[in-house]
Amino acid sequence: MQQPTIADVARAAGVSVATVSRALRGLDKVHPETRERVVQAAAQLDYIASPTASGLASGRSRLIGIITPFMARWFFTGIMSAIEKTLREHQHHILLMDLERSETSMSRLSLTQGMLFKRVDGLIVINVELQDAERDLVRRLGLPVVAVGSPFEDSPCVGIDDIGSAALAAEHLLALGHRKIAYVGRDYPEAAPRKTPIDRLEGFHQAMSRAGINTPPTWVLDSDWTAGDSRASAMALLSGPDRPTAVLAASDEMALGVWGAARQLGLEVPRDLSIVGIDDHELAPVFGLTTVRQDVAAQGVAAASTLLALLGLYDPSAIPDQTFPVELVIRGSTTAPAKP
Amino acid sequence: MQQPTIADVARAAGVSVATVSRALRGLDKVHPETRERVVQAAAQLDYIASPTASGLASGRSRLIGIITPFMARWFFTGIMSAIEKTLREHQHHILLMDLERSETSMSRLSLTQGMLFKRVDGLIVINVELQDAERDLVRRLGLPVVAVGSPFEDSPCVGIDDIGSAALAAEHLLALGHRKIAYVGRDYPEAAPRKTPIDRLEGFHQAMSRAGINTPPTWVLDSDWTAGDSRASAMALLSGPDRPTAVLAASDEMALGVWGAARQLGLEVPRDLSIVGIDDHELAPVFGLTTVRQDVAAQGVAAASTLLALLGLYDPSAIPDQTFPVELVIRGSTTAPAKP
DNA sequence: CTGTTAGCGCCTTCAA
DNA sequence: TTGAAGGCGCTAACAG
Repeated sequence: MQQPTIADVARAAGVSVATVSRALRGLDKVHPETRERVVQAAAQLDYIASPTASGLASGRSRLIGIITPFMARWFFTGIMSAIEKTLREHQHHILLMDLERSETSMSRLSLTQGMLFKRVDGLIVINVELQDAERDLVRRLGLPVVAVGSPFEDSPCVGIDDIGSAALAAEHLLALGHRKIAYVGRDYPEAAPRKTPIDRLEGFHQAMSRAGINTPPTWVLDSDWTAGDSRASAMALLSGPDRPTAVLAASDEMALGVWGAARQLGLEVPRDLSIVGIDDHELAPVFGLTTVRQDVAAQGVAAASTLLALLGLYDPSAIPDQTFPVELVIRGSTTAPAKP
Repeated sequence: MQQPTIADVARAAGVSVATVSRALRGLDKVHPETRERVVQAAAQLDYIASPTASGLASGRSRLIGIITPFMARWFFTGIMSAIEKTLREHQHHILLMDLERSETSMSRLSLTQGMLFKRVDGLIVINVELQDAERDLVRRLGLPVVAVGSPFEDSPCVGIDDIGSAALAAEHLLALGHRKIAYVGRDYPEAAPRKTPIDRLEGFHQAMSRAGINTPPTWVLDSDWTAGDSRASAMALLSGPDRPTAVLAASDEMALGVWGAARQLGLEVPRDLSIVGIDDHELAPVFGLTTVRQDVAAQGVAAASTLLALLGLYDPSAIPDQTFPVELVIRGSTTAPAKP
């Protein structure tokens, strides 16, 4: 059977197509009784407006592009899920654009006009710094943008205080009496600059210098933010002669990587090494990892709501805060350093 | 500046809009010289066909719906990333539909006509069993479907041999000499039935009964397949008087949950407890978890290619196999049981 | 409050 | 091989 069109509904309800369109979209200037009749008819016919047709006529696709450098990360999947649910409540859908390039993890794909033009109504940019050409493109297309983690021009940006988070973690270790603290999570020099890695390292440095401690450069480890890579870096660090008594990892995934290295070297956590992460990954409580918790779902809801507001579909006064609090969660992976 | 339309290109190339349309879509029956002229003109104008307009006219949205019960799982993000890249190479995009309902993890949202009608050209259904109403809807809409993990009617289905994978893991433990083996990963009775959990449990049972071993029902643990939940179940199991010497978890995430429980109880892996998982999660090598590896990216490519073939956009003879091999990866988390 | 009437930008017969 | 013209189904003025 053929799907019904707006004309079928109009006929069934005894009104014009324009009235059907207004009634179904909840516009005012429709008599309640008329609206009721239209809604009934539409329901009975199982009518749904064609998204392509209304998209062409209205110029809105009801699609939001999500830009991310790679999707297989804890932070991304969590925020994505929240964004998707929030947008769907407002009849919007998500177009995923994973900029990861499989061959070389350092470079990434570019946004193209073909991906965006007339295809999405807005963009949520997660943890990527857009290149010049991409910025121009987005500006030329006039797309509203909400940034997450890394700011985009003067678009609204949701995230946490990365500097403060890392400082909080460092201060926890310092308070326990650690002085020999290493850091894992500086981006590789070849990688595109991202605000989160930069800020967290900065927070670490700030806390350390406030405590009057000078961290040797060899104790700041580069990582691509995967568990496997940080494990490799940590292996080198921990098997050396002069070991730190504690490691601050810029993410829980990296923290677990360090933990794996310690384990392989026969070091026991926290007896021989304290480890603290940032995020509160689902495996953090499982292994008793001390961490700085952030609420990813809340950030997703905020990002989505803000974008809807930019599109004029959401009450701007109801937009939640853009900077989210974090919280130190002390579990078993940190303790005072052994007395020498 | 206004974006150029097909008419602008036609004017610039000195041909009709129909010819531009044909030339740009690579249809035959266009003189190579003409095509060249059109392509030049389009490039110079930075012309991109409006997806909504061509969608309305052609009836194809170039959008593929991805249905999943929840997206924050290792398997899902991995396959998703591969699907997205494969589809994008063919100018198709992904519409994510996460059926997870936050309040109660047991029930899930339903697919609705509003989500699908005229919005997607096809569906990739990942690890969900569709309900009757949803099946009817999909059939009525005439959407081609590719299933992953759990079959959908007689649509193509990609996946691994779940029975064989679990049996492989069990046989590894049996070969090491274990007799007291517990299993984690049976779905909760309230959950919608899913093929993967059922088959893996079946594989475990088959291997055990082939070895002539009778597993007590209390050694088969229910789990929602998260690390946290399986850790809780494992805590109860491992703190009891009669402990198994080994645990087979139906996924690596659950295996790590069991590991966390063991750790908390002061049991050492593998000395006091052998643990084997299935998947080869990114943390498996980090912790030295023995597991049965599956190639998730390959499955994603296969699912996407198969769907493109169903849409007539891909050479059917180039479709990869649908059942993927698995491989036992022995690391340090399994060893022979301690002699009593 | 409701109906009429142009488009929105492209695809696709049908003729030439 | 190319062009002309009629939709695709809906929205948005503009009238009434």
